[in-house]
Amino acid sequence: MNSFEEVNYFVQNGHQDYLPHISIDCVIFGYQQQQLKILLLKWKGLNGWGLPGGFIKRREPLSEAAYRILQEKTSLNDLFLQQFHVFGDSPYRVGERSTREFTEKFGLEVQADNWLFERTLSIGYFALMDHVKVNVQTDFFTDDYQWWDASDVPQLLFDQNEVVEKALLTLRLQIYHQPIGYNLLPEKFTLPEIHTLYETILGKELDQRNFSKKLMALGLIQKLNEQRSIGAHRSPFLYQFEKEKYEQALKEGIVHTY
Amino acid sequence: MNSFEEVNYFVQNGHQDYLPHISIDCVIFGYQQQQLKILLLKWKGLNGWGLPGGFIKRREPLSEAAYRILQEKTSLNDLFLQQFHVFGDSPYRVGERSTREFTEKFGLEVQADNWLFERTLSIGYFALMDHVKVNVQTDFFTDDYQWWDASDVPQLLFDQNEVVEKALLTLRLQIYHQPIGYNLLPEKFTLPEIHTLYETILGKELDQRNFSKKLMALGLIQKLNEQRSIGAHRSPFLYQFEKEKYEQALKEGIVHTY
DNA sequence: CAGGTATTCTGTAAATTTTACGGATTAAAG
DNA sequence: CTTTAATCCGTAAAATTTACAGAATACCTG
Repeated sequence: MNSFEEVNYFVQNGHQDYLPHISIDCVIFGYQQQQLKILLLKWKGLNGWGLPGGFIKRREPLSEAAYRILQEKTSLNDLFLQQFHVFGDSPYRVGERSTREFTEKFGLEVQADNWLFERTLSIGYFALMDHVKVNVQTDFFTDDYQWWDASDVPQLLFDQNEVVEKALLTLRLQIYHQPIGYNLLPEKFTLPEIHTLYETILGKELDQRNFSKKLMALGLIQKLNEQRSIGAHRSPFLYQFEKEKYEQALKEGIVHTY
Repeated sequence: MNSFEEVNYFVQNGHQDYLPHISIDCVIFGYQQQQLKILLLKWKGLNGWGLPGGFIKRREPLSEAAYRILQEKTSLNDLFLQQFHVFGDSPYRVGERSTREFTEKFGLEVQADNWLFERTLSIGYFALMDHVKVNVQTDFFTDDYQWWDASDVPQLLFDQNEVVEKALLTLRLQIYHQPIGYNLLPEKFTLPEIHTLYETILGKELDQRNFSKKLMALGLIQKLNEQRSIGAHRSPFLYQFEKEKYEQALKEGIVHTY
């Protein structure tokens, strides 16, 4: 949705195609330079950062909507995506953007009763993805994107900081019950890489020997007969996830401590 | 909401006061005769059972809406209540009730475009309560209620069986991270009682000695200097929760296995 | 009132899991 | 060849979890 006509139609008549009062916000986690990152979009004119998001089509299953929105923003579809919370405790969530400001910034005439300015609950989803595979798409309302350090997210629009906080908490809790990494790491990775990933997500040190022992004992990863060259040091072996075991662990859950 | 006038106003004009397209469904767990129970309401005329639920007022924070709805149905307000999932994968969730049938059963004239018959997502909450404290209120649409065995819930309206399933799963997962029992047991309870409660929720046997050892070690419960008389057998001692420890565990979480 | 019955209650040893910890190996650079 | 910085590997101690049985109690019955 990029042309003025498309956008104008969406603003004026979107409520015919989309459910009003409900939006989807996506917290997209990536992993880069040993840092957990979150993808944010910059609102044109507003000079503020926000989460990628969108609305649900009237005849579209909720989960499909989330996938579609994510696909639109990242051009990715093979990913881990999970609903985690509904936010709607501040009844005037959207009130901050005044209609006048909206008109000035975007050149779109909107009335005070425009559907986009009504109260909107937001369903939070979080996604994990290998950031190098992501091809971020901005749209009419946004003109920039950036991967922000998860522990250093700027002030966001509306109550989205709360959304990010909750996503992080959920991710950290989840890591104790489900394997995580398949969508955040390249297909082949080294022990130090996955080790650092877990340390990063959990925000604490994990004994490297015990960690890999555990991972191997669970049968989640498999050692390959290849090594990566990392310059002036011993070459680490490459590993890959055991797809079947991984899927099984996703479904059935695991109990561990790392 | 019980009089015909009130209800008619709600049906015809409710969208002015409530957010359309979004409802709240409550899975209310109780504990009775060593069984985990779920509170269901019987729809008048429809001869079908469903979850207590309601809509969110336009200016009402989401969490307040959930509490209000629960309060309306059970007359209780001191309880454990938690959002757990949004359901909306079948776009025609409400389509099953035809407007004609609705008119016949309830004597309310509704047009096909009535707000209640539009697609509605449902936010699932689950609550835990001591069933003896509950004073169930039926309303215009429902004329009966019953506590059903959690493992033996009848076919419900719409996709509510899925909602119940997910609530149970969430409860079972949660019990590993949070103390549960405060809202399901009377203030003073015996070891065998709480033991059976946990066995019931988890659906498996727990060694009684190890279980109480663990509970005591966590400092969650406190032995009282009173006993309950249970007839022809040894009188069990009464216990109560350590409120502070319990609250703390609720916030910070616990890691255990029981 | 003595014996029977059904329930509560308590401790310890074995098995398992988690934790702690250091030194040998390797790849390239100097 | 030496140095440097990183990977890799195993074992012993500590902590936790599991398994398990018998004594005590309260009322009922004969």
